[in-house]
Amino acid sequence: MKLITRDTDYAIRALRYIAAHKDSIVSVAELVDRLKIPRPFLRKLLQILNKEGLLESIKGQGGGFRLCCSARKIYLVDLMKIFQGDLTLNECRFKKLLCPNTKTCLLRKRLNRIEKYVIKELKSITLASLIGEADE
Amino acid sequence: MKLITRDTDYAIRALRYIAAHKDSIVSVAELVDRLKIPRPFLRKLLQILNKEGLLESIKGQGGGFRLCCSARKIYLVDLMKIFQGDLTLNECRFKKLLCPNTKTCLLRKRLNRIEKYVIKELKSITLASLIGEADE
DNA sequence: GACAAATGATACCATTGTGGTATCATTAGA
DNA sequence: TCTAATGATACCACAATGGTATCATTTGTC
Repeated sequence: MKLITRDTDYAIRALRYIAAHKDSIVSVAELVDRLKIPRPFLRKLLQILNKEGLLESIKGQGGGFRLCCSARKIYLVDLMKIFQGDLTLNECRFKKLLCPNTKTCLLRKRLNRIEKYVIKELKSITLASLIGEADE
Repeated sequence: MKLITRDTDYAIRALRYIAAHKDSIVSVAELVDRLKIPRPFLRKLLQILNKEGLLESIKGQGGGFRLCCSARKIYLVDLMKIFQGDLTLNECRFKKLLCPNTKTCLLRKRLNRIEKYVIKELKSITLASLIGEADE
């Protein structure tokens, strides 16, 4: 079980690079060259990030991508939500239904504690912090 | 992303029941009746638990399963390892190889902290604690 | 205006993991 | 000997993951 999937991972790599070069427009070609991520796959990810409003795209010759906003305002959990869906480590479904005895189940209690911690920690991670910039 | 898969979940349900009836031999039929888990699937899980040494099996008429040892000595992480493989939330592979800059990667640092906590917490969960018995 | 360099949109595909089912062999109590 | 139990093993359907391929559209440059 992995906390982040490859999509999220690649997206972070790309965003880190773009954030570190925030004064220029970064093209897919440049990212492929630096990050060694398969070009068509990277393009798909960037298009998703654009649709989701995290990246701004510039079409045409000389085009590329840049951050929509400050790296301090981009959170890892946003990426995870985009590429991995909602962050529920511990949703107990039994035969498609939510397990009825969630309240009394001792296992759920333990796992919920863990989940709360993980989510709290993940929510504190910004793109800025991943490139060594202070969060404010 | 889920912390535990259905295999693990069902295995826990079965083990909990068996642990709570530790003075008798519990048959698959009984477990199916009480837990409503698909019989062939449950059988497979029990056979694995038997092979892995967590359950002792008694063949023939009147046969069934019982715990190999005290519920205090059975850990959730053992089950997770059996059914889900090694517990690494944060192994960063890039093109099949371990990512070379694990040491400097700020993301890895953050995720490693989370992983350490999760593993520590999971390691503290015994089967006994899941049926409300003290761990000693 | 034509061309080329860029992204947008979309459809497809292979592999793996998850969550099962089916079948036959073996053991042992009544 | 019959039957109720587990052991072993092979198979299967669906979804998620990790991609690829292709064509349309936009825009700067000559």
